[in-house]
Amino acid sequence: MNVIDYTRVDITEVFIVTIKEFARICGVSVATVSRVFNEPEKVKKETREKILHIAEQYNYTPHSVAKSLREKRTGIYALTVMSSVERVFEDSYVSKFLRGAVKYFSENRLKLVVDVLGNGDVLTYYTNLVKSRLIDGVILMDLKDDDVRVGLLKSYGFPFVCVGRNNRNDFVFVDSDGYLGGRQAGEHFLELGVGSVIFIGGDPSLPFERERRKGFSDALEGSGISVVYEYAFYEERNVRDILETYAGRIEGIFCTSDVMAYAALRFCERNGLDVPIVGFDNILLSEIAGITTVDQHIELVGEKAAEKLHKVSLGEAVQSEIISTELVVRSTKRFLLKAEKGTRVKGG
Amino acid sequence: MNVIDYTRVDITEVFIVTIKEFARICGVSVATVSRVFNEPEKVKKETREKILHIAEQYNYTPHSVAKSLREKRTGIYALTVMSSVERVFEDSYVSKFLRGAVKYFSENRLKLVVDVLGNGDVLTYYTNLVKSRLIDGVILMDLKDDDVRVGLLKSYGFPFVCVGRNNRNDFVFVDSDGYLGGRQAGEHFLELGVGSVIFIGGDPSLPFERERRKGFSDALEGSGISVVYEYAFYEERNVRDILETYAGRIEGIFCTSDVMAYAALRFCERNGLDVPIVGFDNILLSEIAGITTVDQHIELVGEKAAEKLHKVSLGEAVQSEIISTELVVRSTKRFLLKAEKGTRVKGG
DNA sequence: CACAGAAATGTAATCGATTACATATCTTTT
DNA sequence: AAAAGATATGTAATCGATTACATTTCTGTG
Repeated sequence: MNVIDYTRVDITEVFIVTIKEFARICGVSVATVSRVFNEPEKVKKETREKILHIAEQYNYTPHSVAKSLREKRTGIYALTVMSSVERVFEDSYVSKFLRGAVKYFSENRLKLVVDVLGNGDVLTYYTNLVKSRLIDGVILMDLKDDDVRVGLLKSYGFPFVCVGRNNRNDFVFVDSDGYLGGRQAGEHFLELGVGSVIFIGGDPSLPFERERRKGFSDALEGSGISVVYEYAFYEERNVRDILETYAGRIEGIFCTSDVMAYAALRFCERNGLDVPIVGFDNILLSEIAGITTVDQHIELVGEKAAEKLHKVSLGEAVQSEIISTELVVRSTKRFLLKAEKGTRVKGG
Repeated sequence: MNVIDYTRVDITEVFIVTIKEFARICGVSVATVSRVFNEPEKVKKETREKILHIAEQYNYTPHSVAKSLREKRTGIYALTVMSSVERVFEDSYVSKFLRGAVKYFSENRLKLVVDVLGNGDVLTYYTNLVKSRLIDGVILMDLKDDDVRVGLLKSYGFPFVCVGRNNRNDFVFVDSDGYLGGRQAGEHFLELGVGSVIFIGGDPSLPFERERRKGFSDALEGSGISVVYEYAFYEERNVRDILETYAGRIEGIFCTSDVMAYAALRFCERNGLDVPIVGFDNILLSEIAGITTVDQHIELVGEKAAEKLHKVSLGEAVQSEIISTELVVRSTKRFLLKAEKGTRVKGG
């Protein structure tokens, strides 16, 4: 036998060896080497330990591309962001989501490819993605009603999970609970004991905007608190205009995004108004400005989406999931104190 | 010959075919099919068009893993972020950088893998990355002095570029010009015609903090403007404490981060001070709060880093590059107007 | 000790592309 | 019309792993 004295090998090799060469060095066949890494129990203890020891010196790592070709699985997943999304990764939603997803993939020695895509060739893009066989599964964001990607991926039997819901939901998804978020905001005003509030939404045509509004109005239903509903389409100017109209007549402001809530805060400060404000998203801005807000736990959404995609691609049965939101109370604390001292609102 | 009537094929196939099957369908050999996609000029026009036509119907896409194995190149690059970086992707630097890098890779049909890594096993991690042969090159961020990764990658001859510089700079890097940024901030105060300014830095041990300070002091050198230097380590509380000490004695504030600049703004507002403030980074916060700031064009840094890495991995000679910063004038406009009406500072 | 069955290891096919080299076909020239 | 040269196409080796199947070695039993 041509076994080398492996106890003498003590330099970590910079050269990259193939399984064939490595097997020769170890004095065994390629099958045995492969087994050591994939089904170690099938290899005699001594042989296994010898090979592992030499592997450590030579830092032998299987060629992952060859492995992938043979195993028909790469361990690579993809997240494609539409370039139409404003600010793409700077957007707090995408970056928080990414953080969670990358966390899962990294911890499980899987890889996540991040890509942007213009509007035109969505179908070609996904068809190529599927047919290239580089990717084990994809995460779909910015879901549209009757999203064409869903049908395409289903027809290929290609693993995917969605972030958010649409009009069909005939797929695995992870979403945060916009309805609950709206409720929490509403209940917060109940506790504060205010008499009238304004709801300032973003784009009323978006599903999650409808959810938030529904939760908010349900929470205030029958409380006696009067509510008006307006939409500012995420524009600071619009927030100002709206508040200009209602100033003096409202005792609480709920904005469905922190950026709008910040605009409201500035408006109030400039006009000497002392009105509690609740935002949505919990981005750095609201943290620094000390605005009470609804946190969607998007990082957790990302982590869950990654985990579910992984399982789907492994053929496991997977349930959709809705992540609870959480109210982060900040500036409005002072109003809370005030309200506790004062009288409770009827029906609260 | 066994050529099918390809004009009749009009369903986009959902089945995935190998080059072998596809070649049989086209009635040619695999070599010819491969050439059509890789060296089309070597295939007779008619044959080529026929094959491309059938390829369109069948949506034939070469198996990228098999291709990679043969070509010893995957077209996949990696960006590994240390998990020690606060807020990881939410951090504006990382997310802006990512946006630029992904833009380049996506436009060039390349892929970017994003990964996070704890502190412990940096060398093992990179050794595996190199030896797995999945990745064509890496971007190094959060560069440390005498960074061990540089030596490791060099010894393997593995393609990489760095974002930022360190004490050696014996590698290809892309960085933004912190010195220029500091200068621009300084020159802005010169134009405003203030008599005394305060420099509030972050962590003085960081190379880019030193650069910014140097640029700032050089700009003000000999202008007669008095400058004091303090460090707040990015903490709002520290900014407040520092300003508490100097309030009344300063006519301008330069903070080396927008978060600190925002803290300064709040302090001034609360204390009724009307002092021009310049920040650094141009994140959403400074945009919304209307703070004048130095934009590092990090997105461009990301795009350049991606491009250079691509070229390095192709064996091309590549130069390092320093990206110019730009002053984005916002709130301080009113001070500018004031200064223009008033007298100019001596030596300005 | 011989033999059956289990355990360990080895041999060779396979994954799906690219491409060097071989061969076939078409032009051009004499 | 044959030869030479150019153009087009085909055959088979190769990239580096995994694994079904074959073979060898070990263990326990009658």
